[in-house]
Amino acid sequence: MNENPYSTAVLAWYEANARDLPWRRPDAGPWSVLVSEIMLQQTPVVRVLPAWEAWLRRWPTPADLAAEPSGEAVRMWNRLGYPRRALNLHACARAIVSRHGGRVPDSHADLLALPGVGPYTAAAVASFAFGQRHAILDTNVRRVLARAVTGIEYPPKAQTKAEVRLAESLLPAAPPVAARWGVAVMELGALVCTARSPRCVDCPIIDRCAWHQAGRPAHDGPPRRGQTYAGTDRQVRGRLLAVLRDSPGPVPKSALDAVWDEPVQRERALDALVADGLVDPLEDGRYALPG
DNA sequence: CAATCGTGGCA
DNA sequence: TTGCCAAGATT
Repeated sequence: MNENPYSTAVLAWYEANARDLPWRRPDAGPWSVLVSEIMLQQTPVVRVLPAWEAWLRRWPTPADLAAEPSGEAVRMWNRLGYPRRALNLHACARAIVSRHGGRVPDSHADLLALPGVGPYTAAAVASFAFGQRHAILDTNVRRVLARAVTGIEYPPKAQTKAEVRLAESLLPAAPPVAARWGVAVMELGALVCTARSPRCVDCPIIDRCAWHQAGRPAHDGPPRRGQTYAGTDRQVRGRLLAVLRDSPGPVPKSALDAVWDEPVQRERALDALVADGLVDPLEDGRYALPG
């Protein structure tokens, strides 16, 4: 058994404590898993749950979504945030139909080639939907490994090759076990080994945690990034797109101008939305979600 | 490589 | 009230 020092305890903990998330159920197919993974990028589970249900009820297969204009995906995305993910998912659906016969591909390379699918998401779909053996390295896993193995409170801001190597070195040998290990560590990070106020008393590997054994030393080095939002282009983009989402059809430019008084920033944000394909400027001067 | 890209909840 | 954080990807 090529397991790691944590796997037995973490896997047992997962069996007893895993949340019953719909995309983890046995009847959740690869498309359901892919949709969940895109939605979960930088977005909390509680906010994804209703969006995922509605999305899959409307578009049960990639072909269903591929048949729609991309603007419908953007509208359906509602306020999940990072709306280019809606565009990515729509482009995924069309690529899956055109390149893979309508079925979500099972190879990591093919998944990675889909729009909006990076190293984490490709590994997650290959592992969770197809039971393959891939290192899962998301923000939860990075934090758990930083603490348990490296003995520091937080991982570095940018993911390092050392972290990838570490995650790979811990992979159980059997693919189904490796896949279970991946979700299990993620779940541990999400429920117990949290960013703030970790619940070490409930941790199954507290006796093997380097950070805990060192007395839980505080993070040293520069404070982590200030992700300011108010007054940024992102806020302006959000307001502009909200107007289009909440309108059944095209809107006059005056409706967009009303959401932000600084004209230079407003135009810059609108131009960026058009460049991103999230907004369609019509011939008559009005604006709409993309067809 | 570091900046950019939404939104909402919570300590 | 406000800073921090949430299953990252792209350029």
